[in-house]
Amino acid sequence: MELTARRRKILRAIVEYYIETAEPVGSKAIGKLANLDCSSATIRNDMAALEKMGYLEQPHTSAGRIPSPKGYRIYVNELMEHHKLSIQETEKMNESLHLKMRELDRVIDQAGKLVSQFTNYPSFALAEGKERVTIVRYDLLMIDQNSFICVAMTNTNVVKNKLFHLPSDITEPQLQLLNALLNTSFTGKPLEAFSADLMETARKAAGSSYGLISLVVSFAMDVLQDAEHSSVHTAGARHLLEHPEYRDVEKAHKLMSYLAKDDGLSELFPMTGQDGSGTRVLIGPENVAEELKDTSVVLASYDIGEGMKGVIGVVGPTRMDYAKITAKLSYMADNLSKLFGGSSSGQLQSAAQPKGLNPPKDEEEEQK
Amino acid sequence: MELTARRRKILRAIVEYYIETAEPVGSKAIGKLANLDCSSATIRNDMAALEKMGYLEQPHTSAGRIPSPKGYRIYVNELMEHHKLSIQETEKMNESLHLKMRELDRVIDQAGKLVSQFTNYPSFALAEGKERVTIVRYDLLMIDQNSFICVAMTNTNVVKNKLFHLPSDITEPQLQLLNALLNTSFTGKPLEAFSADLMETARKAAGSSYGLISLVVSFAMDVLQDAEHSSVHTAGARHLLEHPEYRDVEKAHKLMSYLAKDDGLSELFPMTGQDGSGTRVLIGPENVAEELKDTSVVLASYDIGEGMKGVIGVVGPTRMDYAKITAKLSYMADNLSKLFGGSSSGQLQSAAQPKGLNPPKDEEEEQK
DNA sequence: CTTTAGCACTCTTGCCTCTCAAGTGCTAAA
DNA sequence: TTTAGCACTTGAGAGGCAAGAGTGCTAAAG
Repeated sequence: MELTARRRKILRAIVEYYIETAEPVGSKAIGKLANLDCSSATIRNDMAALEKMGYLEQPHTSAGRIPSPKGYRIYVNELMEHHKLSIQETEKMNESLHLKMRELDRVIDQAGKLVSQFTNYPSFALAEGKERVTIVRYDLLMIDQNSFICVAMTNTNVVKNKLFHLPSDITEPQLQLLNALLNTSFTGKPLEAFSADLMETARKAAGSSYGLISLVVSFAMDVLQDAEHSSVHTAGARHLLEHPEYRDVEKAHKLMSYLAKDDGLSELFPMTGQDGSGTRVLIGPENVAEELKDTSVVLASYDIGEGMKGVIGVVGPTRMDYAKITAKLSYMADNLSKLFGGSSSGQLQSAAQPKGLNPPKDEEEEQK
Repeated sequence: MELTARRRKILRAIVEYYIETAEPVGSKAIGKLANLDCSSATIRNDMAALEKMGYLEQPHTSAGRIPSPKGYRIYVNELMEHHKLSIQETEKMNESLHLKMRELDRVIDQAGKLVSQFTNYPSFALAEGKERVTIVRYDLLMIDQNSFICVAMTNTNVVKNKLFHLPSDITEPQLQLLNALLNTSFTGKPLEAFSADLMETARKAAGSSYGLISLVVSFAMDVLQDAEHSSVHTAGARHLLEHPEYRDVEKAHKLMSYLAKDDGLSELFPMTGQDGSGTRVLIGPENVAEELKDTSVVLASYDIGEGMKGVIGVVGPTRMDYAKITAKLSYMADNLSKLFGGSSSGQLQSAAQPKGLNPPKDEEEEQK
């Protein structure tokens, strides 16, 4: 009962045929597909063996065989020929990947949408920081007597701003005092350090504008919270309906609802494990979540730099074209890593990217 | 052949029963539901009359009747009792509506998600400006020798920023010159006015930092374009699957794909017509888009202020609980109008809102 | 003129049965 | 070890049948 070369060939043919057609495949069909010089009876024997070994399943007697999760696993690990993206494919992706605005959240969201569009599966995308985010700098800009803008920049080079309208008048010196105070007392501290004590001493130091400071600090806290909260973006759930395993509306709806929950998902893929930008495949029961036990997840991680990492992936039936999907995902992940400038340059910004600046860094601009 | 009081009562009962059960309703059932003191035969006669008048349809002989689009129309216009939201309902919505960050785009997106969640229908939300957006002010903040932040504020009080990294060093005086130049030459102008000529003269005036200016201006142009481009946010397409009219996967998928296209939609609802914050109902064939001919759209518009308006709505089968949906939508639209401070105060901002500031203006804070 | 009771008619739905085709497992021979 | 042959299993699909729901029509009653 061993995995001979012919059996591997048969298994691979079954997986690939089933991926393509979604229909159980019989012994006769295999003979032709895999260019095997043997009769269907021989193949039947091998198929029976493969089933005994756990690589194949029978939906019912007298239907053909379909791959089991274990069968998909060995296919992904050993039998699968890695797909090379065609020029057209990469060109298409690059075209869409050209993003004007590069605010972290929007880029991730957009990347997820693209992945979904190019794979025809629902996608998810998220980013997560390893370190605590802090604010490194504040600037207050006076607009008129009762409004000003606060600009805050984090250690991850994200810049946020907010316009304040006040009921009472303020003066330039007041703002400057406030600005100095913020930059001395409220920089380099993670969210937890924004204690009541700190606020109290700051309030005293602020003198006449003690009311203002709490406004600005609460903005700062929002910025920190927003930056740390890694939200999961999902897109393209509708693509599920294109696959025959989701003919059943109930089933499709359940999975879609699970994906829409958008908590949970973030815990599912601990970004531990291989730090490299490899792809990972989770087949059916390999998933922890009960809701995903009969679906597969393919994901790739990418490097954002500034102590942050991201994950992007797709969800679908176990019958997935793993070869193509992994190729597309890893291409997308690589491009995201490049887009964010790897860990070196900190290009991450909260608004537009200049067109044509820094030619040596902006490689992805040229691929367009 | 006229619409007697009893017939109206029957029609209303049919619509409401059908909305609830999604099943054709027969003459006997109506008798009980509508408290009519007459036999099923009488009702049958009236139903036949209502069908002849075009208010009802028969899926096939010997099934009950269902409302036609025309039937829904008269129901919405004349027969429907307007739904009052319960305290629990409003409380629930208010709870979720409490938004920390109030960047226009995010608020709209979030509002759409809430609407979908509270109505169980797919939702869409968009904002659109009446006037051209211009930038009223620039601020350049120096970070170090080769990076600075540009902050730009539009006439709609939206503030955007961007961090620039440069290959070469800059000095404070250079930045100040640039800043002044931007504020004199590139403010108050809509996107089209950013001509090559303008750039050329600005470049000359910029002297040594002529390279920088094009970077910043291209950022400004992105901001303007971004602000003018009214994107449609859709959410909760999966809810379609909860309704029996979308048992058919094909049908559901078609509509979902249409919604995901997210162009088209914006043109469908010309924000002309009633400017008030009323709700509108488009029933089946009343929709212009071919894809929506057998679905209904309910929408409400709200006022963003600063010359901008927004629309929020849901899409679903013609069998919709119009009473509840319109109530929920108009409540949401009202709250959005309030949130944005109506046309009076220009609270619209690109980041956090102070908690507890300006008590007289921030009414919605107290409803929480 | 309007309402009601009665009845024949229509049409869908669910269920049962039957047949067909596909594919298997097993056995015996090459 | 491979192959040919054959009996067996099973799901999918077609057809038929009965039940149930609802209608339209007619004739009588208010």
